[in-house]
Amino acid sequence: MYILSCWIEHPVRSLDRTFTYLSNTEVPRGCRVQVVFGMKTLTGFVDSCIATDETAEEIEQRLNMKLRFIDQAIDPQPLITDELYELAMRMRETTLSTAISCFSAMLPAKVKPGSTKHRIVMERWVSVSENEVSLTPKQLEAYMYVREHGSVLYSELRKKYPNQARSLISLNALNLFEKEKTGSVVISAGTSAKPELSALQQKVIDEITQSDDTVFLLRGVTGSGKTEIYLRLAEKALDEGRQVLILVPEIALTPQMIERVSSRFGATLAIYHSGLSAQEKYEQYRMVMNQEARVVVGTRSAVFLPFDNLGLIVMDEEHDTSYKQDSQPCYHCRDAALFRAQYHHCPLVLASATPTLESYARGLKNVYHLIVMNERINQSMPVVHIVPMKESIRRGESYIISDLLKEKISERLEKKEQIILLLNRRGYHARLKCRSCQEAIRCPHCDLAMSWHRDTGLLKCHTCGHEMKVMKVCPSCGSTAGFTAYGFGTEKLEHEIETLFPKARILRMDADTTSRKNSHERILKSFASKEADILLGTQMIAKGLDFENVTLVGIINGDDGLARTDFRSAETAFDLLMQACGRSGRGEKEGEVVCQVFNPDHYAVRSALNQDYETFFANEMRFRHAGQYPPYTYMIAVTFSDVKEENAMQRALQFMQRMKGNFKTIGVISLLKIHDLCRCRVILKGKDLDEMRKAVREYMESGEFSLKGLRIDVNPMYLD
DNA sequence: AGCACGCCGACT
DNA sequence: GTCGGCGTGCTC
Repeated sequence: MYILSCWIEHPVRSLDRTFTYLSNTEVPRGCRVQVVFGMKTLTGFVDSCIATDETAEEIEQRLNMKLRFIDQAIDPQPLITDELYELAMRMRETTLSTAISCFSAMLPAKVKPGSTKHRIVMERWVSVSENEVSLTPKQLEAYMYVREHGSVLYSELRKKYPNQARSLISLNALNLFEKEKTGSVVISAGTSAKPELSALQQKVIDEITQSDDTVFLLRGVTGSGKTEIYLRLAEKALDEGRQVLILVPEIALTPQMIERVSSRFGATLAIYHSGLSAQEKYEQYRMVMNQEARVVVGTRSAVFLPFDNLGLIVMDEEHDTSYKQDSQPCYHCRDAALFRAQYHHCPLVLASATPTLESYARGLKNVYHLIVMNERINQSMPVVHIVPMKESIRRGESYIISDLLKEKISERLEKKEQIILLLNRRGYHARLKCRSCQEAIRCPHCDLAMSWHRDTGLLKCHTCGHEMKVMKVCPSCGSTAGFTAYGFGTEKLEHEIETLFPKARILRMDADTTSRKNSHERILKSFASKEADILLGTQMIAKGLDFENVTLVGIINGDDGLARTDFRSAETAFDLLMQACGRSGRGEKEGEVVCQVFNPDHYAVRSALNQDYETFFANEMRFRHAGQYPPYTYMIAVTFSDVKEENAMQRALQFMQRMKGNFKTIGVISLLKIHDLCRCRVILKGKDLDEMRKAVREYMESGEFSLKGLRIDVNPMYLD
């Protein structure tokens, strides 16, 4: 008899502990089991399994409780390896989330607990049997075909030998068996050649390979050849028989990265990102588990794939906020990568042109091994022109496209060179205001202004996705005076460009044009093969793209991000501007950037235009120090949500009263309503993160408070 | 979170 | 005398 302690599939915080069950067979840690819990049948994860000679009655008497037997063990092998189990427990502690949510985050949907809708897809295969049977000549041909190939998909055999396949099975000449489906993901083979290394690249590679350090922070300007460094380091790890993980922010946006990796490591490559279907993800997961994939390029969740011998982890665009998950568990991919690198004793390379202040500060303090690459590989940096919009509008120029940008665009169009235009806002009009009361039309479920989209002719809420027609009567004052439009997005920009340059071929790329599967890739491919002159879109076109024929980048409302009230707003605005500037002039031709801003004197704008990270870092660190923001302190954001504002507020106040320690509590702040939920937030801020975590955990475990609608975000990315 | 148990008001 | 309201409390 075995005593199992299991984590039960239940999203509720108050049930985040193990429950004891009995089993007649041994079930190792990390396996899933099916158990009856209360009234329901649920999935559990085994935490420990202890053999005993006692009878069930003796155990129940000793523990003074009634125990149940598990229904069955689901996995023969642990689904969560020892390493991942340890990581899950660590994540549970550091992100203050439930164990079961950590396990769930680690698994593809098909094997997540509670996902009954996903079934593992099986395929039928045939192989030759040992039985001796007499066959017709045509049957023999089919039989030999299977023997030659070892095993063949049954559907393929049916297609090739439609009249023989079935009879060979019934004659028992062939065996029919089922296997999990594979091969859904086809990675197109890359054709990029292996370039010569520059002296600087070689130096960086030597520095990393010859060092005993684990974490490297590689700050390299855009176009300094970081990708080639990853590939060479990966080659080395593979030669040593180890695996490689390359993390990227949004892989669907970087088919160029996949192309380069696949031309080097084609057959052993797996990719893992949100654009894959559940089946595709599961197949890639199995490939890693079975050691068929040795190199993985993937987004955040790829950091949990079941590697057993990692030789290198690369985190490209280390500063990107998509590495932080914004639903529970709010983990940061970097922390998980750090854990795995330490576990496997392999290097972790964090790379970015604009590292987060947290990481760069660690680099300067030698917590991370800092390496700087300050020169582009082939060419000089682009020439940057700045257009102060307040003045150009006063001169009577367009508030969308200044005369300078207009002139530069037609210049490049004439030369048959390509142009990227960046505007970090979707839709046509940003908001519609009532002519009578000046109120903007708001989403009925959220507190936010709705954008008007020309594609659909509807108002859309960018937070919850709610769509509706423009009403005749103002919802706040009842007037029928109609509405005036304010602000503009990519749709309007597209319209404007069409009017100004009727002959130009334009591609628009934003969340509205890329909702369909693989549409990212299609748009980017089309632009790369010069089927369009102008690519315009939101920030998704600013990241990591490499088009050698692009010689002009126009940034419209480049400092929009500064209008946010968040402590990180200068950093994100700076990152976006730096990235966008890096898109220009990556080939032989010299590049130019035109940047339209309202605050040309802000240090984030100025340093981005000079491509000067150090100056930005120094200024921003001064600001963070003055406000005691990260990296000088740590924060935990605790949000209570409820349909009733006063309930959320009362719980938040109660929470705040309980928080005592060597840290500050800020709040209670009432946040904007989203999805019909009112949210009230308290922020803990202090130097000792563990002490703050402990205080929150004590609150949760006291059992005095309801924990529903409670969201905890340790080291939050956004506060607005 | 469910879903039972449980203790009070409005009905056939 | 019963049906059912949803307020607490438990789930190995």
